[in-house]
Order: sequence, then C-alpha cells, then structure tokens
Amino acid sequence: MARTRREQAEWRRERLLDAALRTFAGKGVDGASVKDIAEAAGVTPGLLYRYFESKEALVETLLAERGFLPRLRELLAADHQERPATEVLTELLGAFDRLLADNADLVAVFFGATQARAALAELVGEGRRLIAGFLAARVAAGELRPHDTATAATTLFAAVAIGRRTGSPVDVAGLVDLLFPHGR
Amino acid sequence: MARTRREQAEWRRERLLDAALRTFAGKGVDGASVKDIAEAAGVTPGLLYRYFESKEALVETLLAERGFLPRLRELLAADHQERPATEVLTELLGAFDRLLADNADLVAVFFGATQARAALAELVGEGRRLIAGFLAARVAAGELRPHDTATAATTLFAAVAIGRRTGSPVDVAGLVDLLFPHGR
Amino acid sequence: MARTRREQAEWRRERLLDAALRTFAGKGVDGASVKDIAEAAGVTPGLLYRYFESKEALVETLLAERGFLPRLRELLAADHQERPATEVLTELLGAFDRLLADNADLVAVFFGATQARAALAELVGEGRRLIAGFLAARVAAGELRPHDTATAATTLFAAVAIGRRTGSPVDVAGLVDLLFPHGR
Amino acid sequence: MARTRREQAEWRRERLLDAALRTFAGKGVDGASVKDIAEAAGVTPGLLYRYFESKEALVETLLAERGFLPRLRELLAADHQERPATEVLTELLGAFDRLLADNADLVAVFFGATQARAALAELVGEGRRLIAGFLAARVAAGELRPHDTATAATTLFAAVAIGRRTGSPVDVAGLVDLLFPHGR
DNA sequence: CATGAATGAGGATTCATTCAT
DNA sequence: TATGAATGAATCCTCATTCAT
Repeated sequence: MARTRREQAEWRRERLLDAALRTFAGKGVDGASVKDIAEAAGVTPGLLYRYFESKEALVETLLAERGFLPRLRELLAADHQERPATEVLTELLGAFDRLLADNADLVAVFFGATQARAALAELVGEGRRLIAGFLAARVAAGELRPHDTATAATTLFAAVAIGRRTGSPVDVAGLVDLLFPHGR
Repeated sequence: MARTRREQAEWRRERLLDAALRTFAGKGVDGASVKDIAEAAGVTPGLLYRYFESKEALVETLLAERGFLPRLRELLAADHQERPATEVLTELLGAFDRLLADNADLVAVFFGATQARAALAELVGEGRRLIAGFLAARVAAGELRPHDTATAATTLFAAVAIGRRTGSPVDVAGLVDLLFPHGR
Repeated sequence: MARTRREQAEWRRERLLDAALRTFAGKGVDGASVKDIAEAAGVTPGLLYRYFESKEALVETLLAERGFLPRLRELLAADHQERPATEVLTELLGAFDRLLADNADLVAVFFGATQARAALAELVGEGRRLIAGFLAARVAAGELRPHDTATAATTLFAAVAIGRRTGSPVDVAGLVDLLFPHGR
Repeated sequence: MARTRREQAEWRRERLLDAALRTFAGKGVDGASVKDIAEAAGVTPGLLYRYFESKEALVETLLAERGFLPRLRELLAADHQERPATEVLTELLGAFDRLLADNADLVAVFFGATQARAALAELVGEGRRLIAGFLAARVAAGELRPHDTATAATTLFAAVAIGRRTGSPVDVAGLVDLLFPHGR
C-alpha cells in the first residue's frame, strides 16, 4: 500500500513481465496481443509502453531478465572436486530439470519465439560445453571410462530437456546410471 | 502439360502445401500471411481457399500429410530379428536423423506452431515406445544388459532431435556406443 | 454498371483521390484520418491500402497527379507575340486565378501539408520565372517601360495567390493597370 | 533566482509558449505532441496543463499573445503626415517584412494550422484596410495618382508576404517604385 | 479454375489528458 | 509547483476471408 513511486514502478514492471510470460506461454509470442498481456496484468495496453518500448522489446527483456542461463551457469560453475562423478552429474541434471520445471512458461516461450531460437541454441551449447568439460576432467582423472564426452554431454542435456518439454520427465538417476553403469 | 482436371488440382494442392511449408518454416506460422503463401506458390490468396478451408486447416493438413510419423513407423516396424542390436539402433537413429534433416522446414514448423505441440509430443512418444519395445526384447533375449529401457529410448531420441534442432547433429554411432559399450 | 475490372479499379482509385482531396482540404492532412477518407469515399479503410501504400503515399500521389503545375506551364508556354503585353498579362493572370479557384481544395492542401511546402515554392518560382521572362522581352521590345521585372513578376503572382487564399480575389485587370498604367 | 511565485509562474508560462512555438514551427501543430513541447521546455507533460487548458488552448494563446497583429497596427497607426508617400510606404512594408522575418516560426504555424486560417485572413485584411486608407488619403491630397487603392494595398502586402514565405524576400524599395514610379 | 476487389475485425502504437503523490 | 503513472480513444495499418466476375 504505502509504496513509493519508485517501488510502485518497479512492482508494476515485474507484474507486466509476469503477465507477459504467462500470456506468451499460453498463446505463443505471436498469438498473444499486447491487449491480452495488458488485460492479464489488469492495466491498459498504453501503459505497457511506458515500461517497454515495444512488444519486441518486451520479449527481449523477458528472455534477458527471466532467462535461466545465469542460474544454469552458477549450477555448473560450482566446484565438485571431491565427490563421485555420477553423484555430481545426478545433482546437476536434477537441478537443471527443476530449473526447466520451474520455468515451464519461459521454456514454452523459448521453444516458440523466433527471437528465442538463438537463445535456445546458446543455452544448450553452453550447458553442453560445461558438462563436457566436467566429464573430460573425470576421464582424465581415470574416474570415468574414456568416451566421447561431447556426445555424452549433449545426450544428457537433451534427454532432460525433451523429457520436460514433452511432459514426461526423465528419471535423472536412471539416466546417469544408463550412461555410466557402476559409476564408470 | 496434358493434365486432367483431377491431376491439375492435385498438383496445385501439393504446390500450395510446398509453398506453405517453406513460408511457415521461414516466417513462422503466425508470421506468414496467406498472401505470403499464395505469392510463394505464384497464385492469389483467394485460390488458396478453394483447396483449404482456412489457414488453420492448411497447417493441420501440412502436419497430417507431410508429418513424418508414418515414415517413422515404417522404419521402426521393420523386422530386425537377426542383426545385432547396436547395428539396428545405429541404423534406426541414423534414419531418424536423416528424416529430421530432410524435413528441416517441417521440424521448424513443429517446434514453433502452437497447434503442433501435441503432434510433437505424439511423435516423440510414439518413437519412444517403439524403441523401448525393441530394447526390451533384446534385453529379454539376453543380448543387451538389463537397463531402464524407457529412459534409454527417450535419451536416444532426444539426443538426435536436439542435435538437429540446435544445428550440431550428434554422431549416431558414437551415441549408441555411449549407451551400449561393447555392444551390450 | 457494366464496368470491366480494370475500369472499376481505375474509377475507384480516382474516387479515393477525390475523397482524399476533399477530406484533406477540410481537416488538413494531419487532421484527416484514413478512416475519414475511406468514409468520404464510401469504403472501408483497408481498401485504401490496395490502392495506395500508405497515407503518405496518398498525399504524394495527390500532389503529383492532381497538381496544377503542368497546366500552369501550358498557360505560360503559349506564344503571345502579336498582342499587347497588358492584354496578355491580364489573360494569363486571369487563367491563373481561375486555376486557383478551380483547385481551391488542392490549394488548401498545398498551404497546409509540410510535404507540400517544396511544391508550393516550386510552383511560385516557376510562374515567377516565366512571367519575368515575358516582361523582360516586352521591355526589350520597348513596349513596357524599363522596370524590375523579377519583382514585378513576384508581385503579380503573389497578389493573385493571396487574393484567392484569403477569400477576396483580386481584380486582375485592375492589378495589371496598377503596375502598367496606360499599358506601359 | 530570488523570484516571487508570481514571477516564476509568469516566467514558466513564457518558456512554455517559446517551446511550443519552436516545436510547432518544426513539426507542425498536429505533428508536435504535448510530450514534445514539454520536453522542449524541460518539464513534464502534466505541468503544461497547469498553464493551459488543452493543446488547442495553447495554440490559441500562441496566436493571440505572440501574433504580430498588434505590432502591425502600431506600425500602421503612426502619423506620417509630413513625409512623402513612397518613403512612408517603403518604411512600412520594410517593417512588415522584418516582422515576418523575425517571426518565421510563427508564420510557419500560421500557414500550417487549421485553426490559424481565420487569423491569417484577418491579418491580411487588417493590413490591407490600413494601407488602403493611407493610399486613399494621399490620392485625395493629390500626392499619388488616382488608382485602385484596395488592389494596390493587397498587392503590396501579398508581394512581401509571399516573398518571405517562399524564401526569396522581395526588394521593398523596388516594389514601391514599381507601383509608384517617380513617387506617384 | 482463378482472380482480385472488398470487408471487418483486430494488430501495435501514440497521444491528449487526468490525478494521486 | 511539479511529477509521472495510468487511461481510453484514436491512429495507421495488416490480414484472413468472401465473392462477383
């Protein structure tokens, strides 16, 4: 109630992003009109333009501010030196899976919006590189059997992503055990 | 030249579907106007309505007639009794990969169109079931080690699909070897 | 009634230009909406865009196709060798005056539209040059007293134009007699 | 700095009128938004409404307060009894010419704004009447030859105005000499 | 079969204006 | 006094669709 101007504006901006995310996820970026979004946020279309330059800018802001790439990087950046590779992998993929589940709306936008194609490729590429690096280190350490780490990384990532996307999430522990039976 | 009425109509219909596929793939289903499609086919928008009830019907027809689910089913339905499982899998996934590559336009539509979400899920689900069945049979026959066949099927499929989608196709033989080292 | 497609289109285009001219003259170019124009033409706004790319293009077309500069040139290009200068001038300015009166709507657009500024200057400049040339020739021939022909030309033109513009047309014969009393 | 409330308000009002004049001249009355004007004045749009009831009222105020009709009247009202008519005329028209040059922005608004049409006609009408009166007096006094004083007045005025408007100012002395050679 | 003129609904966006702070 | 969040109506324009020719 007792909000300052600044707070109120910040709050409204976030509510608009929320509404946009929901609406885009439901109707697709092209299918959702500015009016739809405004209605979902309980305001008039005109107001949207005080906060975002255009519909396109809104989509970009959504991808930039609500994108989970930063959080993905955090997850993967952690230091896992001491623990067994399969345990770390299971935890990592589980976190990724949860990230996707928690951001189902955003994932929907990601898969749909033309503008998001590049972002999607970047996301997958980044994850792949980081996981592949981790795997290679553990192979070098003799913990994991030698294998094509790039393909393995893609595979792990893809399985989780497609599982979420098609509505039948994969069992992460099973997945890891599939690629590295007996922890190798 | 000497085409019967029936043939001419059939031919035009196919050309319209071609044009629609190309245009949708390029601009997205929502982004492509009926005029765009008609122009791509070298006709006027009005004519499109002699062949398809609406733009939506056009999309549905495209998905139904040009969808590769039938061809996927053919691939998987073949009898592979005699040959080693990994060989069959490699061949199967390779064929799937080629299917995706050959139908890049359609895949683009699949991933983008809201209407196609269900179709996508169905496609993956179907493929998964069939592959899982194949794997289970080979496990039962003692050829493959016991493992979570459902997860394995999802994983194989997903890796190929995401690989194509993100523009860095996976090495199919490597993929199979990853899950079943030494053919097991 | 029995109009061919081509004729009908041509006719409609002209009606749209008519309607635009009337509407622009009444409300100004910025003040007149595309809807206003369409209504004045008895059609829907959308149709306007089959005939003109944009509202701006419509204005330009109006100025280009309905502009009277060509007719002004014709008037001034005629050969008047034999007749007294004042008679020729009176006739010329009278014709110019009638041109303005007949195109009152267009004149209104000319004075108002930013895009038309240049056209207005061109119109006046052209007329000025041609009249000045005529005057100079007659001075050289000894028919008219020596005088600043450029200023005279501007003055004659301006008097007629402002007279029309402010709704109190000038008496053309009186005007000529004012500058060249006793025909000199 | 140490301004009273009253002074500050007066000052702000004038600054708003300045900004409006500049902005209208540049973009046209319809083309300039209230936001544009406010920005040009370094304030927010809302403030404008403390000083003027509406955008239209702003235009009217501009025309009323910044219009040069009062100054034109002053010019023409002066008593010129003793001096030769052509000298007075030259001075008068020169002053008018300078008035137009100094108020180029306002003239632009005058010619453009629909609301200003009437004001333009009034301006010209007033000037015409006053000049015509002056001419008639001098004809009556036998200084100038008998002539159509109304037409002469229109002509003098028009030549100066159109000269300015089209960017090629007329030579005032030459103009007077044109109508009254040898001062008659 | 094929055209293209015409419509009506809806799209994104701008803008004059109001009002709580 | 001055701000800037919010509105609602209007603007230009696009588009799927229909239908007379």
